[in-house]
This record gives sequence, structure tokens and C-alpha cells, in this order.
Amino acid sequence: MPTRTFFDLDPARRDRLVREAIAEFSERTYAEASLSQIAKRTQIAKGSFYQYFADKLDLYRWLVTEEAPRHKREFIGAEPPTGDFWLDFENMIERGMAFLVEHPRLARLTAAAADPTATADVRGLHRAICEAGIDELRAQLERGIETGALDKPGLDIEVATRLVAAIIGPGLTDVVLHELGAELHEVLRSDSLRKKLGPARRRRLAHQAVLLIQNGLGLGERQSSTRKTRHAHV
Amino acid sequence: MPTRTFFDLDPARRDRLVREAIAEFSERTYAEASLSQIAKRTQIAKGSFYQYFADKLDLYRWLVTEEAPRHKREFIGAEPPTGDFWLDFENMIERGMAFLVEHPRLARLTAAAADPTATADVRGLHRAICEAGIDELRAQLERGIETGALDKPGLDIEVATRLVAAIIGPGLTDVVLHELGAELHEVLRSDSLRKKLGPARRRRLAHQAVLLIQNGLGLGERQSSTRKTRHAHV
Amino acid sequence: MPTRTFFDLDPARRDRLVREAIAEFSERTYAEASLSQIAKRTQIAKGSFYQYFADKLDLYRWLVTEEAPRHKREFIGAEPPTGDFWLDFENMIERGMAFLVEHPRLARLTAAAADPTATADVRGLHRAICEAGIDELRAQLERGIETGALDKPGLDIEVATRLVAAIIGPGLTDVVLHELGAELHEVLRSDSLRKKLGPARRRRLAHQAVLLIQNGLGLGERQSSTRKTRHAHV
Amino acid sequence: MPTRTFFDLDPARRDRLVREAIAEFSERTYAEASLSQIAKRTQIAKGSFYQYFADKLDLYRWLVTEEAPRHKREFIGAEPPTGDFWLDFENMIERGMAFLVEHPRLARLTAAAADPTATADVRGLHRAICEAGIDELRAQLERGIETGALDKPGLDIEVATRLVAAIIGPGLTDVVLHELGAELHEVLRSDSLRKKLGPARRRRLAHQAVLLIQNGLGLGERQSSTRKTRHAHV
DNA sequence: TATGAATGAGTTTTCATTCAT
DNA sequence: AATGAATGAAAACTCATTCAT
Repeated sequence: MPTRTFFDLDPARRDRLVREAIAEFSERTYAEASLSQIAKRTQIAKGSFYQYFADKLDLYRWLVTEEAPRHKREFIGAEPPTGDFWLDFENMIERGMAFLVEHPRLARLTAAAADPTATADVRGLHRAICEAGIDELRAQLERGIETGALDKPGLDIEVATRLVAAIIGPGLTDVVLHELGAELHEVLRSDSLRKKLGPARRRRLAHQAVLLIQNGLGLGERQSSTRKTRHAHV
Repeated sequence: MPTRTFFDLDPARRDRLVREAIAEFSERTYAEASLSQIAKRTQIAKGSFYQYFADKLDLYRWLVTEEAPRHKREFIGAEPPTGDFWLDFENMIERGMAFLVEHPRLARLTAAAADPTATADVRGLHRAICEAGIDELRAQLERGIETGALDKPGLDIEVATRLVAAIIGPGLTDVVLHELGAELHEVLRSDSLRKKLGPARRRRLAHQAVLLIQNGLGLGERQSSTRKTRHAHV
Repeated sequence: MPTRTFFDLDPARRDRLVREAIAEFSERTYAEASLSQIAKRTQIAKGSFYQYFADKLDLYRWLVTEEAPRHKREFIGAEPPTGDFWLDFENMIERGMAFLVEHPRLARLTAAAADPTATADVRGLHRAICEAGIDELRAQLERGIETGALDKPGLDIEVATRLVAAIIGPGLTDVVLHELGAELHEVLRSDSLRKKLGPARRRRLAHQAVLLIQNGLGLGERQSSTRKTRHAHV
Repeated sequence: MPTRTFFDLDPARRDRLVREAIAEFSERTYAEASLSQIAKRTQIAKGSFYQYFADKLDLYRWLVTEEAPRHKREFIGAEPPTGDFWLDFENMIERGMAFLVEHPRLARLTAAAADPTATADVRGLHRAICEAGIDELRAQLERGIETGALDKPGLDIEVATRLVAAIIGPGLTDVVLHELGAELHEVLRSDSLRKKLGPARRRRLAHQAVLLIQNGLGLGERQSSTRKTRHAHV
């Protein structure tokens, strides 16, 4: 946790620090990110960091568990649910992409923190971040089942949740990068590049994702029974 | 690329090097992985690396783009296609999980390299690795469309491919970790832990993934039209 | 020297500062002792130190040359001399050990400052502290000679004083630690540990020290002459 | 322990390193001594130290437990015992002072390491160093008792050993500094200053120390009984 | 007078890479 | 071809001291 000092900081200074810290941690691995670099970029003395945060991990943890989620909540929060499960779902996905466009570094930060290739220091964080996301999504799917909007008896809810999470997480990120025809780092740096992913385009992609999640790619149950038969003698 | 010298190396020595390099790079970030550590563990002089590889990146690149894919091909290759698209698809997924059980470090290596949070050094690699996987999967889906096994006219094939890739990539990895109730690093280290993911269990998970990809979670097209209507006035 | 401001301080505040400063300097080397730590422990702003003392050294110097000796004088002072030189001597030693039991940190502070391994900063102090102790002891011994209680014509008074000082300084400290079977830091921290060195035990140890100082370990002059003879042809 | 690399080092380079390390550690506390300084003074890259020693403590430990004792043994070793306990004792003391004159930094190093004001890191070392010295001296005194050269039934051997250790350790060091009329650091630095403490002077001082240890300062047993009487009503 | 934020020099340690043997 | 010692840049972190409020 940051110290009082940090919160009492001159806003300009604090924002500069937060901005550059996010920049650093969103472009590099936790291990690679360097306080010295941030210090250089912020023109804030290295020693000063330690007035604000206990250590490198403390800063990172705060960014990932407090600052990024707060911004995301604020950003997403506006949209009220329509009551239509799938429409809400699509909206959620669209909002996620909008967040990615508006706050790409925060989005990246969270995504990276959720990657299991975590340094020993941050391994605990990864788990927490990851499971928080899963819990939220699971709850949402369960609501869908209750309301009858979603009904797939053969599917393990735990498995489904995690696969859907992969779709709307790494999956959509990849789709977005492909749409923009650029690498992550270019996208992080270029506002104009991101502006190309306007609402219409986002809506289209969200719709595609929902299409897949809702109805899949296949020809319906028929195929499934055939498969099971053939599967017997594999 | 490795030098001639590397390939002419005494196989025992070369294997030792490759094994330990994979161990190091699969447990740590590229930036964190240390040639010094590999040298210590292989008993191969640090200077010798530079007879085999141009530098750290060269070694990593070779592992990720050549060595890991080669092993994966060898491992997967055995299984001949049944002709049933969805059964083949399920088998592919099951084989992927089997690879993860048998060669967890290689699997991890590739997955990590495909993550977009890449250091400047490895940024180029990420794109290549990632697109190679996508290309392969896209081809497979296109074959499914041709044979009529797969038919979803509204779906953008590029988007679908990337979302499906996320399902069978990060998605299934997460599912597997959750099934084993362990963190990535424990799984990498414990043979016995991985053995718990036997064929039956893998089959069940693969089946779940196919269920989702093939038929989705929803109640069919009906819902979709409703959605479109309501969507109009959002 | 402390400033006026320091002496005009609210006694509670001043005592807290002095107490924690003593704690810090008695457990660490001068160089290791940290004003930041003291500030944290006293809840006194770091900047305030510089209203009371010129710098770190100034604080340390005052503790070592003024505060500690004052406490020691007050502590020892009570006991009036009996007139019997050796008995007074033994009493002095016993009082020294009692001070060590009651005010271990002050005792340690002085002892450490008297050690010649001093940092450049404190080099000057060492000499002063050390010689003050020596002067006092020399005077005492001289009084013994005058009164005839002490009579060893061959002995250089300067040498004797310094050797005796070593006995009752580092020597007895070592003996005490050995008696308590503990390390210095444990002794500093544990009241109960120190209580084990009650008056009887202290008396016994003081007696032992006096035995050695008064009569030595040997068999008397006889031996000495023999030695001199043999010594001639070494 | 130093690495093989260290021992295989070019002797000139190694000696330079050892010499400057001893210089640094003999003039400063362990905590204050700085590898950066040593590096600067030796013109050896900082990184190189870590090819020779695991860390700062490793270097210090080796100096204090191996290098210094080895030199001391070599230096002292020559003198064969005469068989006369007290003469041997005096010789030992004289040799100790000679070592102090010839290898003042090594002597200082060991003495400092034996001081109980030790940093947490080196606390273990202190104990070992200290007790090793005590054990040796105790054995010597016990031999004296066996041969009848030394006979003081009332004295606790453990206490006596530690007090005598203080005499010939810190005590004589202080005497020497006083004789030279200089501070420790001047003595460490000035060869000419130390040369003033020639054999004759050392002999005189050693003799004084033995006088005190052998026969004490007092007037014999008579006094002792009186003391006990008087002590009763204190 | 009291405060405590800011500072930057300093510390130990690691690492990829070079190069003489 | 193989070695492994040498290097120096870079990292995280601490601390006495200053100074504006």
C-alpha cells in the first residue's frame, strides 16, 4: 500500500509518477521494469519512491490491484444492465474493448499480471487477479442460467467460465491487435492507431465473440452424437 | 540460429544444454532467465555458449521457433485424422493437453513466447509464434467449412480463429491448472502432479472445449434476433 | 553539543528521544545506527533532530561523553568509600557490573565508544572516553599506593592502570556474558536474563577480579627471579 | 570460502586484493567497509569480487578466520617453548606485540572481529573468534597449573582466563598505543611509528604484564582475609 | 519551532558479453 | 574449439541532511 505521503502528494507530481509507472510496467515484465527508469522519466529522485511505496512490489501491487481496477470500474460502471443476458454480455465485451482503447496501458497491466509466467515475487498477485476475474464471470454466467438465457446442461460451469474468460481476455486482445494490424507496443504508444477501433468496429467484434460464445461454430447436437459413436472405437 | 559447432556437438553435451536451457526459460521470463544459471547447471563454460549461439536471444529464438515446435510436431504427429472434423478437433485438443502433460516446459515456453507482454528483444518473436499457430488453426477451420462440418455464415473466420485459439491456448491452460489445483510452477516441477491429468480426464476437458466451440452456451438463433432489436436503441 | 532548544524540550519528548537514541546506538555501530530508525521509533520528525543536534555525530558525542557518564556517576555515586582500598576496589567493580545489569545500553554505549575500531567520525571521541576512564583509575591506584594498600615497586603505574582497566572493562564484560551464557544483544534485550546476575553472583565475580589484580596467578617472587635468570640468555 | 578462481589468481593481483581488503576492514567496521572502496583502491572491477567470494561476508570471514590466523601462526610459530611457564608466557605476550608491530592491520582485524558490538551478519563470527582465543589461553593456564608453575586455588579458571585474555588483548593494545603516543589509525599507517616499539620496549611491557598476572598489585593474602571480614558488614 | 518531503550519493549484488589462453 | 576470468553497467534500496511550509 502507498503511504499517506503518496496520497498527499502534489497531484501533478503524483499523476506524473503514476502515469510513468503504468507506462513502465505496461511495456515490460515486472522483473524488467526498473524504478531507476521511472525515476529518470518522472524526474523524481529515486529515494522519493521509497517515501511513497515500501518497494518495487508495493508499487506494482497497488497499480494492479487498486489503481487499474478503479479506473476500469469507473470506466465500465456507467452502463446499466438491459436485462437481456446476451445483450448485456455483448455490451460488457464492447466496454472491455473500449477500455482497452481508452486505457490500453491499464488494460495491458492487468492482463500481464494475470499471466501465469510470473516472477516469484508476483506469483501471489497473479493468482488473486486471475481468480477475481473468473469469479466475476462465473457469477454472471450463473445468473444467465438462472434466468434461462443460457442453457447448456452438458457443460461444466467451471470449465466454461475459464474458456469464456480466455475468449474475452487474450482472445479479444489478439483480435483487436489483428484488426489494428499492429503490435501491442505500437498500440500502446499510438493514440491515433487506437482511435481506428471506433464503436462500430468494437460492436462488430463484440458481436462476433457473443456469436461464438452463444451458439458456437458447429451444426448443433446432431453432430455431437455421431462424434460420440465414432469416439468409442478410437 | 545455432552455429555448425552447436550441431556437431557431442549429443550428450548438446542435450544437456538444451534441457537446461528449456528448464531455465520455462520457469522464468526471458529477461530473468540467466545464462550464468544455465552454465552452472550444465557445467558448460559460459564462453562456450557464444560458440553455439550469437547471444541470449539467439538461443531463445531457436528454442522457441525450432526446437519446441519440432518436439510438438513429433509428439502430435502420430495420430492420423479420422475424417470426422469435430472428432479430429477434439483429438487435437486432447493431444495438446497431453503435450502439456508430457512436455510441460516446452508447452510453457511456447505459450510464454506468444504472450504479447514481450520484452523489446523478443517482441519480434511473439508475432511469428503467434501467427504460426493462428495460421494452422485457420486452415483447419477452413477445411471444416469446406467439408460442411462447420457452418456459421455470420462468423468472421479471422475473428473466430483467434477466439478459438484463445480457448485452446490460455483457456485450456487455465482449466488444466484449476483441475490440478496447483500453480504453473508446481506443475512444471512435479511429474506426479501432471500424471493426475490422465487420458480420461483430458478427454473430458477436450470434450467440454469442443462442446463450447461447436455449440456455444446459448439457446440458438432465437435469442440473437431479440438481441438485435434491443440493441438498436442502446 | 545539544542546542538550547533541546534542553528546553518537553521532558517526555526529550526522554523519549534520549531513550531511543541510546537503544539504537547501543545495538548498532555508529555507522549502522540510523537517525531514520530513531525518528520512526520516537515519532519525532527527522528534521527536528537538526534543531537539537548539529548532526548525527553531535547526538552520539553527547550521549557518550555527557549522558552516559552522568547516569553512571549517579548510579555509582551512592556508595561511600570504606577506606579499605581493596574492599573499595571490589565494590567499585561490583557497582560497575550492577550498572551493566541496570543500564546495559549505557554501559554498552560507553564500552563501544572506547573501542579503538572507530570510524573516522568518532575517532576523536574514542581517545577522550578512553583516557577519562584511565585517568580515574590511575588516580585510584595512586591513592592505593599512597595509603600503602598497594605496593608493587617494579610496576609501571601507567601500564598497570591500562591493564587493570582492561580487566574491569572488556574482561569483566566477557565474564558476565559467559556467566549468562548469552550474546550481548540478548543481554541488552532481556531484563530477566540480566536479573540472573544478582548481587551475590556479582560479588563473587568482583571478588575473583580483585583476587587476580591483587595477588595475581603466580607463586610469588621466587618464580620471578628464576625467570629473570633464564630470560638473560633468550 | 574463496573460490578456486581466487586461489588461482595472479599472485600480484591477489595480493593487491588481500592487502587492500585488509586495509579496508582494519580501518572500518564490517558494516562501514565498502567493497566499492576496495574495488576502487585495487583497480579491480566490482564484479570480479563475486568471482572470488560469495559476498562481502564471505570475504570478511575468510580474512578473519583463515588469513589472519595463518599469518599469526607463521609469525609466532618460530619460538619454541622454554619449559619455564612464566617465561613462555612472557614470550607469548612479547610475540603478540611483535605481531601487532609487524602486521598491525591483521592484529586489528582480529581484535575488531572479537568485539561484541558486532553487526548481525558477523555476530556468529565474533563468538567463534572469541572463544577460540579463550580456549587456547585456558589450555595454557591449565598446563601451568599441572606443572605447578601456577597455583591459585581460590580462582575460577574460567573467570581467570577471560580476565587474562582481556589483559593481553585490549589491555596490551591500549598500553602499546599509549607508549607510541598515537591513535590506532596513525599506528596502522605509519611504519616508522611502529618501529619505535622495538624488542627491548616490547620486552619491558610484556614483563610488566606478566608481573601483574603472576603476582598482582597487592600485598599478599593477608589483606584478603581482612577484606572478607570488613566485607561482612558492608 | 516543528515538520516531513525531497534528495542524490552511496551500498551490495547480478549479468551478458568479451577475450586471452 | 573450449574455457572461465574480467568487466562495467545496471538494478533495488538506504540514509543523513536540507529546506519550504
